[in-house]
Amino acid sequence: METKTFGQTLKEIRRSKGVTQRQLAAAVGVDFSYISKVENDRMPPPAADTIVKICEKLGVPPDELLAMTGKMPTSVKEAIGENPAAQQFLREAQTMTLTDDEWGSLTQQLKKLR
Amino acid sequence: METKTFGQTLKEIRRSKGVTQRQLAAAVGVDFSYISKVENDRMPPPAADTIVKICEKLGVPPDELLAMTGKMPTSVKEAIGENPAAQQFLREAQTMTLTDDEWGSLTQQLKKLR
DNA sequence: AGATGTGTTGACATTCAACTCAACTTTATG
DNA sequence: CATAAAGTTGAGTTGAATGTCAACACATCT
Repeated sequence: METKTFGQTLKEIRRSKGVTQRQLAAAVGVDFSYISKVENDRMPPPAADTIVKICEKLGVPPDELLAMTGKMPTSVKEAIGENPAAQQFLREAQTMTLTDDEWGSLTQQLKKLR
Repeated sequence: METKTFGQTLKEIRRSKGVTQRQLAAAVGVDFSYISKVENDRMPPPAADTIVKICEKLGVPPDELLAMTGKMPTSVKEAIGENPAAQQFLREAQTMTLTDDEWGSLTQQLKKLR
């Protein structure tokens, strides 16, 4: 399974939306040359918060691009950082090295809570 | 509830174990003056991985000190970063702003898995 | 008092992520 | 072709995190 790079994926999405690098960069608040480099994988993916802004401008959910980077938005990191119970949960989860299915099962439990 | 600072807490633990700043610093691999500054809250708490090493030397679980900083060890961050299912879970959890009890309940579910 | 172990302080250093800026090249358009 | 819009490249910048180093002070032991 030849996985596409972050840059390739971003470039495809951007083009499919008919947005130029300069337009995207302006909306996000970065230099357009930076977008170019990211799209050609000359630089690592942007900060998570920048990815979120990019996806807002492009009108797509940020999940796919975020998942490719292994980064979490500031909002999520803060929510965890402020909550020892959440930290505890994560440390336990890490020592158990859960499978994808197990994470999925937990996400189900999550939805049952509300 | 007058919460103790990170520095105060560390200093107490270290003294209770009869370890000097220099001994601790040497075991952890930092300069002893850095320990001093952290203990007196002249500097922010160390990196999560350094906190873990400190706790290893002092023979205490890192949970309390880590919880005070809102930081996660590299091992945990990596485990999450490499697992889109885990990321998905966390983004969902964040939008729900779970209570401590709810996190606790999830930690229970976690243990049921094995 | 002198030496030795311990702790404190101020200034400075290092590393890295996440970019910016200026110059250039390529592509599309009239 | 001429012009402009779009994209690429190399070098440099900025800020935050995480410390180091040298100098000094204090306490204790002999």
